[in-house]
Amino acid sequence: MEELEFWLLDASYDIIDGLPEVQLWGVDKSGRRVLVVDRSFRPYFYVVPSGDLESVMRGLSSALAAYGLLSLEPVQKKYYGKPVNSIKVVLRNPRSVPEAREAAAKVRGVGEVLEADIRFYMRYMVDNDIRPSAWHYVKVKELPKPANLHVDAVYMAVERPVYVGGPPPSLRLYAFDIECYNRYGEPLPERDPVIMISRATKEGVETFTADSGEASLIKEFLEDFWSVDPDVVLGYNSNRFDIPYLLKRAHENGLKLKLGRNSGEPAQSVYGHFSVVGRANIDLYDYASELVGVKLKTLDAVAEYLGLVKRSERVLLDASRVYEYWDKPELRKTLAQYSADDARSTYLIGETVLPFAIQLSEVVGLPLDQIFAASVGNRVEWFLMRQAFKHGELVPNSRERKEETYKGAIVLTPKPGIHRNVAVLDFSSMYPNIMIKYNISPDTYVPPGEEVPDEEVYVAPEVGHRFRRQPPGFYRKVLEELLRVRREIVRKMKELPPDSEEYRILEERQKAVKVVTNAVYGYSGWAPARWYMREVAEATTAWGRVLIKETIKFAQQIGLNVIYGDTDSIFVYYDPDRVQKLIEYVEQNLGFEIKVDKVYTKVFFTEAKKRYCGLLADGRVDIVGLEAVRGDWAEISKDIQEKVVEIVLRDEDPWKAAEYVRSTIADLYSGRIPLEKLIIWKTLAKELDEYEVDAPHVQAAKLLAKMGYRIYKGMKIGYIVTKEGGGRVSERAKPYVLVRSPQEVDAEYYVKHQIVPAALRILEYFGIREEHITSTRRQATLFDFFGT
DNA sequence: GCCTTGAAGTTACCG
DNA sequence: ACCGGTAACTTCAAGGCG
Repeated sequence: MEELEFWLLDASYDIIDGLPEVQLWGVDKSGRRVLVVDRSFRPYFYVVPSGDLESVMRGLSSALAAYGLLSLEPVQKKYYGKPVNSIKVVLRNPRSVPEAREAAAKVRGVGEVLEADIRFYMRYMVDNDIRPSAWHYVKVKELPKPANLHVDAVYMAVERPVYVGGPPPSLRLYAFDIECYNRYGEPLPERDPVIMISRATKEGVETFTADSGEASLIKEFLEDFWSVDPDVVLGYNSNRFDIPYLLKRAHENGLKLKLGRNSGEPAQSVYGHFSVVGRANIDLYDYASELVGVKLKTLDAVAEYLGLVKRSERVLLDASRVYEYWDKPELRKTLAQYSADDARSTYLIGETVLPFAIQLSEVVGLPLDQIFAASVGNRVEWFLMRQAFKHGELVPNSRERKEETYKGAIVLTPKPGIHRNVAVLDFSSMYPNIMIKYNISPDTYVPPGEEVPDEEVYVAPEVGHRFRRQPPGFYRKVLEELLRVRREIVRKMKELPPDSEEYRILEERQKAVKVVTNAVYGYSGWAPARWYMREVAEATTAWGRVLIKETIKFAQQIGLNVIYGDTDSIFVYYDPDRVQKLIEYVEQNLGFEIKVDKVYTKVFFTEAKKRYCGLLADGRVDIVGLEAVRGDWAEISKDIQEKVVEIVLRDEDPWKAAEYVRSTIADLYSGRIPLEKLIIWKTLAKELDEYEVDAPHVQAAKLLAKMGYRIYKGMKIGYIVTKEGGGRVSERAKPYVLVRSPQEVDAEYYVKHQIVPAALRILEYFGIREEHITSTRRQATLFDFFGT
């Protein structure tokens, strides 16, 4: 018997002689890649009887005999906080769980079948507090290594592994990107070969080409892949494109795309991702889709945004013309460099983001390869499921529900104009703290019919929902734990030098804990959630509204002028003494923490809510909600608005800004604005045929579809409004790739509907009107005057 | 038949 | 595929006017 410490990279299971074997793939302390198997765990689910326990046991016993029933064990659990006698149904094989679940549900006296939809390796990890992306200690016996398993050693767990924590080991990263022949439009894997594959590792970038045929390219790639034997496989849009494409092409060439440490191919798995057994396959596009700072999430834009690869320092080419670069021998080198740059960017993004992914994976409990692929709701849910297990709570089933709406937060109407020296006060974790304070939870909710003494419940304002004060509800326990853990991490960080490895890990960890904490309220009002309850979400926002109103009331009482507020923040003139008084009042009388989040030396509002701009104490310009920070306005309008904001805030000279707008409009009319700055990007939020109105981007997408492009939901459509086509904007909207010259552009549209609105959004307040920025240039006017 | 107006459809933001 | 609140665009049909 030996002792082993390993860092869990991936989990899977297999059936050996009709019995399941959990497989934990990892890295040990000496950097060996290891597999720890555990054959001692069996799949199970719970039955909650509505009738007599004994007779349900008998019924289950006969109904499940055919499904490899191993045991029926009465167990005490809690369901929505109430003790229930339930039956743990243990089976031989995870694959029979779905059928056994159906059979169990039909047994007379069975109320509910619970936790029958939890994947076997997840069940194993939850029950044993084994966490992905974390170190574990385990007593093992070494096993002979089967030929198909590519690890340094295989061990049989003698006991269950124990979570121990610690910094992650050094992992081998392998980023890759493929290029496909696309002479006939979108490359089709049935038709078009892969022509290049680039990969980037710590060692550098390499590009393989199909000069000697596609089969040899794929073989070369496989050989390289195995020579690196990576722990983390990185791609950009790889789950939707590169991997399925490569798989298909490998098969067309009679090859197997053996990438897994179990010699298996990538397999379609949960949340639309491909799993590569024994490794973490991460599609960084999933991460990028959550990056709010980048609007158009191309690989090069994301790499630049993260400060990794400047677009000016890499090869960029029109992806639809990849085939030309392949067909023309003199251009192949450029294509190779493009491909290499993509792989390198992917590698660098992966390297940058991995520390956060690792922490989120450990905190939430989802394997590293699933953590970005899973939605926010699913991440919260997996965290909750682990917590439920710890508290002996049964996990409610997911089910379809109709969506119910409810009232949300309050947004104040701002006081228009430039305000000086303004402090923004924010409630710290407002919703989590409300849920904790009033014990808001599905298991503490008291439905209208139920009689409970008034002093035993909290009653939500406006909506009247009641929640028991005691015992602590599930959400309260979970949120208190999350807040406690985060405080603890932040406390530890303060004792460390900010440039230390440990500090950086903790920084990522506190971020991970924070995102989970902040998502719990939203989760509670998400109809598909297992722990959904409209009343919970509704009561939370109701208390939030009262809280912010009371805060505003007191602020005004002590003479603090409230300029604006949204949900959990208020903007006031920064009078430090009064602000301090307000902070103390909120803490002592309302029981919540409020902090000065930022201070604007100047902040500008129009009448509109959720849109403003300001100058921060450090000199930075902050733009919130306005066109300049939106992804669906042409770059030209955003640039102009940004400039206008800067001039108005820094120089306080709106007429100077107006002059700037006027000169840029002149540039547009004379064709001096590059076409890229005129592209308007909009997401196709539905399938093309589901649209009721032909909006400009829908029309543009239809044109693309006609040309043979694959159009899909979620796609960003970039269009330019041209002169030719008809009266409606949509009739003149052309996919940007079809617009070749500034002559085609409808400059008037851009002036009237893009530049003027964006500029006037700010300038109108100062008395500047459309004619002031669109009239002919001053020189021309003077010329006209003297010339006639 | 043309123009105005407001509702509906649509997207992306804020916190 | 976490929530509701919000602004702002374009389309589209109804209504007013002549």
